[in-house]
Amino acid sequence: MSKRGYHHGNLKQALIEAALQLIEEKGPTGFTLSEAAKTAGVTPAAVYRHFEGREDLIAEIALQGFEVFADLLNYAYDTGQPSPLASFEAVGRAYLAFARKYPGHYIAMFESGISMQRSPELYAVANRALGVLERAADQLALQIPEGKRPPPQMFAAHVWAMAHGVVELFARGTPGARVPFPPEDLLETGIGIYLRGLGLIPQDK
Amino acid sequence: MSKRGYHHGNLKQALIEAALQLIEEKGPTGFTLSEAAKTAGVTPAAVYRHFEGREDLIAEIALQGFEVFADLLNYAYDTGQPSPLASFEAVGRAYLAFARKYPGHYIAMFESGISMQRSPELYAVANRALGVLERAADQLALQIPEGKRPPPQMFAAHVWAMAHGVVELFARGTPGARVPFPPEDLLETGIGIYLRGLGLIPQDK
DNA sequence: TGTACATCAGTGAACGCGCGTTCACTGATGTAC
DNA sequence: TGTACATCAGTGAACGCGCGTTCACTGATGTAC
Repeated sequence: MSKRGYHHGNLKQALIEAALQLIEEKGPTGFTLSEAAKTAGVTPAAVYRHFEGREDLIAEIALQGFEVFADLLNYAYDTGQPSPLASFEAVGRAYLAFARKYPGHYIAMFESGISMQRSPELYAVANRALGVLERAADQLALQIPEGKRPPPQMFAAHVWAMAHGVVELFARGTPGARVPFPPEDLLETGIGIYLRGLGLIPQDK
Repeated sequence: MSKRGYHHGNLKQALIEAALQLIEEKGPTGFTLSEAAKTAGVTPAAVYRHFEGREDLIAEIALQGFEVFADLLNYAYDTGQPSPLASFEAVGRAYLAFARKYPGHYIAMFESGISMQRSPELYAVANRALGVLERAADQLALQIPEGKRPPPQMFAAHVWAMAHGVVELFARGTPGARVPFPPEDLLETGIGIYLRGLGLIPQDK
């Protein structure tokens, strides 16, 4: 734990945090290994004691991000149980909350172009996270009479798309800046209207 | 029009097309001015006869993209008139069609980090395009009884988010690859359910 | 408690590379007379 | 129709830069006896 001196003590995590900061500022391709090293107060070469290279650093960030993401979604899901609707809404809110609280991780996970097949660990944890979304959707879909029920995968895809779209367009600086609603409200109302369309929420109010 | 020889004849557009190709392959930050020049069969320095630099090239692509985008949305809107609902749905389909047909432009417009305030022309044409989306939403919102009507800007934001989310997650290679529905269907059904939630489409089928 | 030694986690110099950009230049084209 | 000349649209060499990565090295730490 000796902070000063030749040995950093906790460089791996320090590099991750430096990279996150840079990713948040400049996007996944804007960050450089050298700059991350510099931010962490260390020579670029030192990075190679802890990562195989630039890509590996990003993959590690994505991995950690998916782990937190999965936990958060899971917790939200449990919070809403046994009501499928409450679970579903909680998961949606948790999705946005994660993207807002961990923007660097979110970018590394979904915008860095990293392949989920890169490592078995990454693949597994990504599936664990997205699996929660699907589970919440599946369970809610069962409430719909069978004839009118959309395929659960499609259901989950809609929600994911809406959540991702809100994050990309309205939860960050640029393109949708002039829309005068907080992203939380946009997502909540959007999903609400969508669920009403499925007959999962009473039509009036 | 002399294609061979010292003078290219149509270098500006050739550079734009080379850049588009590279952007589609590697993303907006993956493309380089030098490589675009090489692809167009020209020295990097030649680029400066037509653009101020790298950023300016991207901005020009975004500009051209927004022009086509605006025209397509407008045309779709007119196609659906005088029915607000038909117009709205046509605009939604046109949105996705544009993203599919002009992926490089779409990326330059929405993912390159270019500022819409970069030039008055860009700002104007971007507003023209997104204005169609808003107009379609506004008009459709009028069909909803006033008490239950969401603010039109919110309405438009939902649709934009859903469309953008579908494009980002399912209309390109990566993250949502395993969802077995074509993006067109995802968007169409998603918007359909959403509109039903607003009471704009009859609840049964 | 002290010492020898292995291991760990950094340094710093160097590399080759491709980038964006500039500059003086030159070949090709268009125009005036 | 021919010639002189201005303008246009390229070239090619050069620049400084920061990048990712490698390498032999060395200071700090931990451990065995």
